[in-house]
Amino acid sequence: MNRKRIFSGIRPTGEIHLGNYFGALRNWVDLMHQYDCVYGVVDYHAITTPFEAKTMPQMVFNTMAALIAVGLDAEKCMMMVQSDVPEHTELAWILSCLAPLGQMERMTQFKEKSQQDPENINLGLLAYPALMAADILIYRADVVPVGDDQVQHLELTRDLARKFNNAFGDYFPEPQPLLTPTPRIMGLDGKAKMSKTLNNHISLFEESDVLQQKIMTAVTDENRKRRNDPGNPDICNIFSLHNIYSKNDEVQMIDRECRVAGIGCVDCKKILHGHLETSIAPFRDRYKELHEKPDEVRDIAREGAKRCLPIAQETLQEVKSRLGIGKHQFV
RNA sequence: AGGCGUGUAGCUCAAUUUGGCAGAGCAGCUGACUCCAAAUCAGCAGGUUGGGGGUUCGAGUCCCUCCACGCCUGCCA
Repeated sequence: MNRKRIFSGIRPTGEIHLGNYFGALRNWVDLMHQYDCVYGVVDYHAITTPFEAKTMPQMVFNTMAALIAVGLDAEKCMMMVQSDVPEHTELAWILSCLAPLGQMERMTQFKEKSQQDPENINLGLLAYPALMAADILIYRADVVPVGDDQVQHLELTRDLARKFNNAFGDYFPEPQPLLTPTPRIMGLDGKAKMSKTLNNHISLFEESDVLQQKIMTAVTDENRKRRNDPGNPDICNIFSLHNIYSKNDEVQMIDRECRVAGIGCVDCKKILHGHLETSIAPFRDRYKELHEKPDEVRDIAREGAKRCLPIAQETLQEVKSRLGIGKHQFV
């Protein structure tokens, strides 16, 4: 049986939080059973924005450890570090020569990041989507799981694949987006999406006491000022997490009781903390264990790269051949 | 490579005519009030003034040099 191939990547920036998990990693675990999956810790993407060389190895290690800790199995999928498979960047160069400047400049993520940090706009930031296209196409992936924010980048990938196929003969599959519904995880401040830079996140590997403290100080429904005031779960940060972590009947109970002031925010938060702790604990334990046995992580990354290399090399050789490039042209 | 400009707390910016105690707002942390949180109030902390050198009793401020970023003009491929 020939399974369809998936590629997906995660940037090694900071710690993995609940938003990352529900936005991507949880899907990755499910997809591993149905597809031939390649998952990358994309360090070359990480250097398009300011970074520190001295913390980079730890970032990459932590991210790889996180993938393993949440249940990705090296027997069932390939996990690798992007820079271990240099064919990614070589293909990225080729694809960037097919990418229209105007289209790259219209990428909303590029525009956003340029606006956020106008002093750090570099060519790599502009070329980022071309590298992402290379990540996908180097494995001739059929399917790419994407969130809303990556739809435009995947569209570019498809454009580039089509453009290549038209110019140099059919070769690349046009990767299909796999839009899996993901809950939008709000940050603890109740104002924006959970993110590390806003420091409103809960780590997927949070220590128990820190977890409790973060939940207890999280923003709730601002209008519920007193214990006897009725609350509105629809706009409550904590309730949105109950939707994910609590059983259906319990969610309904909390929804009902909050609205009539039958249950207080403290009780509500305690229940959530209990579920969250139970849910996170195995991830945290495994994550710690991997930090005590770093060789296990390194072996998996090494093995992943080893399995990815022949695929990537084959693609690149074929691509170069079609472009009329490469030393084999002379022999 | 040259010219011009910018660089001060996590962020936005102050700091009197070539010099005289580095400050404010926001963010952050702590406490009070709150079922928790928010809001409010009180408090705390936050700095190699991009780096190095020089002038001076004294440099964020003046001079030299290096670095980063921006704009402009070139040079080489």
